[in-house]
Amino acid sequence: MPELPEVETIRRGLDQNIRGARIVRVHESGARLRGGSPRPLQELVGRTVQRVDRQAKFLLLGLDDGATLLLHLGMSGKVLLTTHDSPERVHTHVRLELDDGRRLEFVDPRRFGTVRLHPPGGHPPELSHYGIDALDPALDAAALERMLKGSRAPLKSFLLDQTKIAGLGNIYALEALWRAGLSPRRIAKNTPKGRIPLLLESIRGVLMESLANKGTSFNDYVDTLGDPGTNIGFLAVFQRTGMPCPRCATPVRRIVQTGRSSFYCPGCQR
DNA sequence: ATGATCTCCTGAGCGC
DNA sequence: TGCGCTCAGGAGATCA
Repeated sequence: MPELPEVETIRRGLDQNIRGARIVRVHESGARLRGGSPRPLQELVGRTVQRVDRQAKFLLLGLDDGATLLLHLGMSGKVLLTTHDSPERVHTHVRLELDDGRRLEFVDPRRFGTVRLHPPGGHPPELSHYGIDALDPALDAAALERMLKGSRAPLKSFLLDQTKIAGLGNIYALEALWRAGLSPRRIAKNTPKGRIPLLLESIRGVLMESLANKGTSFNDYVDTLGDPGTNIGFLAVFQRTGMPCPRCATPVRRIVQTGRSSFYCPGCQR
């Protein structure tokens, strides 16, 4: 589900709403989440959330003892702020009860997500191999060119590779390529040098605009307070097979690349 | 070392 | 109504 704009929208909601809250109880469903946690989640009891950060598609809750609660939403994860009398949800796997009666629920039907408590000191190791954040100002055209030069993968796969640029997923990788007029099938190293600044601008553009719209909701993405994002109406190609390209009216085509759908305009993406 | 493929899960939507 | 199939915002492990 969630790519950078959705995760950042959730981060902002959490940072506004749970900073300073103390965790008084932790309830776990017992269902296994990906990878487990280095420390038992019960150690969260008594901790206060000091701040909420984001790196790539991870949420990092900084706690008052220096520990970090790392959340990844996978394909179907949600983080919901609910009240003590909210109805039980089938797929709530972790529920943090806060000192003011509210609850923070990690809901994830497919269980591709992660909830990991990392002890104080050091950086969560799963983040160490991630590349530069797509919105990091240090990512400039020269840096992007260097990375593209080193890759024989199709541009679509290149943009999904979190070890290079972190934060893009299927939606925004494809929307950025449409905006830049580049085919998802083009080999990364063959991207014309002159188009690289446009590609970077396109990546930033789709992410920033979606962020302004609080993310893209299909069936089930909602932010912390349960509100869907409104970016779906701004998508040019994603899940729009057969519909006219907004730029040249050629019907959008769907292909499969490394097992996942790609949508693009064969008329104006080269 | 890079890139493609498989895998982990549940649920929605579709054709029959 | 139900069955079987395909597909879904991700990414770690494995294999060539």
